[in-house]
Amino acid sequence: MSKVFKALSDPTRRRVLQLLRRGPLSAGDLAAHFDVSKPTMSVHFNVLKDADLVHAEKHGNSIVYSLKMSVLEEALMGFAQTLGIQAHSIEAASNAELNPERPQADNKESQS
Amino acid sequence: MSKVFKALSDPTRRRVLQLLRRGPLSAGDLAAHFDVSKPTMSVHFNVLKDADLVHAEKHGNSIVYSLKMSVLEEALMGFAQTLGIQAHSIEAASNAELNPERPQADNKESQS
DNA sequence: TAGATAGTTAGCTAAACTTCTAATTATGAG
DNA sequence: CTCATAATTAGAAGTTTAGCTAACTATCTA
Repeated sequence: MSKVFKALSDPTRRRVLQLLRRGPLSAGDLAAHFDVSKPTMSVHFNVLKDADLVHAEKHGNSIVYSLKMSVLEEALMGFAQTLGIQAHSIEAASNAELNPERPQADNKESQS
Repeated sequence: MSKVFKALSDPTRRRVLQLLRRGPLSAGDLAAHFDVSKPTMSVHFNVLKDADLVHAEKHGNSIVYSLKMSVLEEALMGFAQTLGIQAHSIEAASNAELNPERPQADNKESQS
């Protein structure tokens, strides 16, 4: 969970997560939205991957990233709860619908 | 808002916010919960103050910190919303009741 | 006034973070 | 096989961060 908040501390990475909200995107497509070099973006992707916030999948020549909404939601809402912010997420099925091929279900709480 | 997430990226600072959840505490009382020097804690308090997450008030010899729940909630829930996590906070009056002398209402969105 | 207590400021170090360019790996197409 | 494309790894520079000790300021108390 510490890794998640560290990952969220950078504006570029938060932006990446928002872009992935609509569905999976390749590293290149994501990078096109930012004014930094591709290697720099690659580092950001690794931070997000290390925090288990995104899933990476090789698709031919490129790498497609997708958001692990459940992990993000758990971290955000979990922390909110420790503060008495009784948030009640109604995240709905919007995500499952937009990412039909990415069930992102096998996530089993595995960070430090 | 970037300052808020930066502030939240450190475990010690997140812990401080949780301790303040129950009500205001002095710098010393807070510092007693951690295994770091007082100057180090002082820096953490400044980061939290700079992010507008806490309010500091001098009370005689000591400085009493209190949580600005509204700011924290707005950042957390605001970001959650940009991700489609339609969270619906029912933070209730618990805070107002525990901190009767700290209305913490005059917060007007003033960070970079 | 003198001493004790609460915090901060100053100055420093070590580690981590962000970013870059250049070089490398891996895949797809001609 | 060779070239182009997508992305990564490697290495380096500059900045930020977290932590410390020592010294200072401010307040309370005897």
